[in-house]
Amino acid sequence: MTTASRPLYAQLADTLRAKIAAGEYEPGSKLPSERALCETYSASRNTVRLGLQRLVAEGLIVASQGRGYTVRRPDVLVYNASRSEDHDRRISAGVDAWVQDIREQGRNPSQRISVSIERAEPHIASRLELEPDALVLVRRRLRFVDDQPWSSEDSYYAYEVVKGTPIAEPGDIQQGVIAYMASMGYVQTRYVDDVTAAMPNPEQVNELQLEPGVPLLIRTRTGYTDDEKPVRVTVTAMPTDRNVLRYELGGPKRG
Amino acid sequence: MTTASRPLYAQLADTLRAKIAAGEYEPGSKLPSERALCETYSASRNTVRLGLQRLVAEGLIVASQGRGYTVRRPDVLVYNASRSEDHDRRISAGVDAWVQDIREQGRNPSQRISVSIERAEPHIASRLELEPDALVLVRRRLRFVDDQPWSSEDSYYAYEVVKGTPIAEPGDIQQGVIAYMASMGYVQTRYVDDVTAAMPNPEQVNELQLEPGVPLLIRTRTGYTDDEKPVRVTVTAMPTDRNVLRYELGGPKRG
DNA sequence: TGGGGCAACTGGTCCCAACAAGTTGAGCCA
DNA sequence: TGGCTCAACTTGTTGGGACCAGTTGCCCCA
Repeated sequence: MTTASRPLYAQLADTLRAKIAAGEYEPGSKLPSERALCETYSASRNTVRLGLQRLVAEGLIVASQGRGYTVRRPDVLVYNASRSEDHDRRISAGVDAWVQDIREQGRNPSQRISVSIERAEPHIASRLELEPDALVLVRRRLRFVDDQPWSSEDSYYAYEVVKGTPIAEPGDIQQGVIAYMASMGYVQTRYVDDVTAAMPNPEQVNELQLEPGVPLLIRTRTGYTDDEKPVRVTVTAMPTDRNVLRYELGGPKRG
Repeated sequence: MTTASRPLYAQLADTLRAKIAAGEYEPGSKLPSERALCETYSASRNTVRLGLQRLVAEGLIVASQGRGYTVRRPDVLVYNASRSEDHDRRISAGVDAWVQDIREQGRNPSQRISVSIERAEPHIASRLELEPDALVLVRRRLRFVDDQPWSSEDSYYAYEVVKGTPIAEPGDIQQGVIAYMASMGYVQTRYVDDVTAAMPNPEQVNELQLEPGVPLLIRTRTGYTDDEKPVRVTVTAMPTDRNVLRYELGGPKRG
């Protein structure tokens, strides 16, 4: 038996994971309490907690003080990244492309926008091709679906370019930002998306109301003009228990 | 002080996280041992371990039995998803697009391929528009960079379509698979990528030699013919401590 | 009958102790 | 000097125990 050498807490995690996969514990249903598992598996509460915490870290179950452990119920919405900069679509809808995306899925989107001026962090500065610590205008966007925090999106512009314009004011002018930049000679024609994921830090946990074990999908979009000047950097953080990022490539529409 | 109400182990994690962010502990350097931290912060070893495990779960540090805790050193390669199906590029190189991508970054790529016939899991079957439990041919690909496991890529085809063809044989025929499918009337012209992330299960930890706290970036690519028939589903699992997924959109080259 | 309070659950935090197992380097022996 | 052993570190696992802090529902009282 390979299980003989495997730690007790890992065996417990394996057992429970298998039962969840087999449907023995359905999404939304409760697991036995820690103390009950102690008796069942003849283990100390310390060991049982280690096993359960492993499943929590995998995102399979959620713990709630006073109520117990429940199997996570998935609720995922699609964010279509390849058409979010589609000019015609944005104009016709009159709203943010993300708002449109969520409405099409029958949900109620909303967002809270704040604007600030900051010194650029290194990875932002290098993408915008600015000197380190150059001033950038940041439009922070916290997005909600049915009044639940869903994702965040922060856009960075070189402050030298946008100061004194409507872009530097709070408010939902997303439908016009790209057009406005274009009117000032900054026409974005090409985008590069870098996608990665990371476990959230405490700030992000608080802002997005994250449960333990949920990774953040992070997309960093850099927009360029025809002559390869970076115009904007957008960092989107999407909890993966509620978001899928979609790209549609090729096909007759694009040639 | 807000710290007064925050648990001890969380305060310890916050303190160490701040020191790492400030560069006080550089990548590759060692943290004080658990027992040393016990004395410094007047906490029990259990509490200290809780704090350290939190940082491990965030992917900031790695633990090694007998050696201590070290600050993780990043080593990330770019996988360009938007040009990996580029026909001309693949033909000219004579190799897998991923192999080409990695070589361009000055590293040594290799892969191990195995082929099997399985019953389709629900999410694969629905994407290929097959009945549940229909037979699919699976080409499993484990990818290495400098002989270290780097990512995995599993491609699924309807068995009815590919049985008896070279595709059903082990070996690296990636440069010809799409062309071969095309010659049989399955011309892929459109792709849909769904990107998400998840914490790995023990199998994936073992296969990809993952350290705790590293999320998997998961891309599910479905390829369609001109008349919207799905041809292939590819699931790529990329540890985020070694991979970034890149999409290049718009621009003069495409549209 | 309505409402409040309390008892009995739940997980969360923290302490102590002991031994297993991996790593490293000093020092001894051939 | 070369190689091996072993002691002294390190983290990993597991067992206790105690008390705090949410949640829920029963039951009693007004």
